[in-house]
Amino acid sequence: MVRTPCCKAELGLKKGAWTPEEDQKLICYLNRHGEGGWRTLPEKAGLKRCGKSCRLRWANYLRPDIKRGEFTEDEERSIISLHALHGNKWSAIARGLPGRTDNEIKNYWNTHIKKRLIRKGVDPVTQNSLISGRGKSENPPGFPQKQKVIQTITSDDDLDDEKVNNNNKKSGVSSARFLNRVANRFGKIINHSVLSGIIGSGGPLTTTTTSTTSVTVDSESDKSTSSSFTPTSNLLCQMPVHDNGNVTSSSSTFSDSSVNDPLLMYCDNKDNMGFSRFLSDEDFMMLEESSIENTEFMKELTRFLEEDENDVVDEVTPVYEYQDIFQEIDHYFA
DNA sequence: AAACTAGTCAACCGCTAGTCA
DNA sequence: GTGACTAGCGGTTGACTAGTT
Repeated sequence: MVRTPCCKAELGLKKGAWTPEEDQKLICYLNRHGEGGWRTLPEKAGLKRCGKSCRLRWANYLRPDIKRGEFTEDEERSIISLHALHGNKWSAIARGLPGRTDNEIKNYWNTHIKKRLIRKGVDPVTQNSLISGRGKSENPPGFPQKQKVIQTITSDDDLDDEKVNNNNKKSGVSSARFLNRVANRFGKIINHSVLSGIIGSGGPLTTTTTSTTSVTVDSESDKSTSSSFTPTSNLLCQMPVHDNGNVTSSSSTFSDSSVNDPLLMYCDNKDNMGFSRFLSDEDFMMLEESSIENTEFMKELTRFLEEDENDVVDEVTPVYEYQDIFQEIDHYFA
């Protein structure tokens, strides 16, 4: 197939920075006729630009819904989380940050975040530790350094490396880490309501002062699922309390106040049982109906929680005392 | 004050996927 | 099925600015 050039090779097509007059022409035309027809637009709008250039100018700078100015801390955290999930899929990342363009995010990543990663000893491409021996042993198969990186970078930026490292060690199975792991591991395949439900239930774990709110489960399809679905937390909250009806929290990992948390109870269980064991048939059917991947999700989550269970924790704080930390995450899904 | 360097970011380029005749 | 065309994406470039020597 012979590809025709994007722009006619005629002389006179302008390149480089746009003038206010050109911007005005483009805005006027698009306000009147709407987007589309980029190839013929320049001629109709009286611009000596190629259509591609017009589209880019509009998409990146002239669109009325574009947010300008510096990135907020939350936006930065979102970028990092989404980048961990999508890699250099800037458009996908941009979808998670309303008002920001892929180009802007890409630039911000390359000029700010990437440098910070390197400064903190993290490979910006693989997001593995650049410091030998720091990455491998800490991460279970299929769950690489990335998640820790997210936490490291999204923690207080001014923390020195030592402090950051200490936090990583200390936080152990923090709530944010747990959520990061779950979100990034399953974000692509599960009904976001499921995750929100888990978030809503508080999760099994602990949190620290430097925890992030950056967990961002993505993809439009994830958001499109039914509102009638009962979140996992609700289902779990309805489930019977352990086999013998006694709820105990024998593990030193969890605080006493954790006993009412279904996921915690699950984690506390040493029998390696799956999630389905905690659900009534009806509830489980609801789960299955709500997401095609739910069964697989539950298996994975089961395995996942087992991994977390093996982690060492120095400090314990009941998760549901930090509900507000997760509200933003839920808000993201709203 | 001039030259140089580094950082930033708007814009461009090349490519691909999707659509339609 | 094929080819032309369009829109969009990600990587790269280069102009501009600020800081340093």
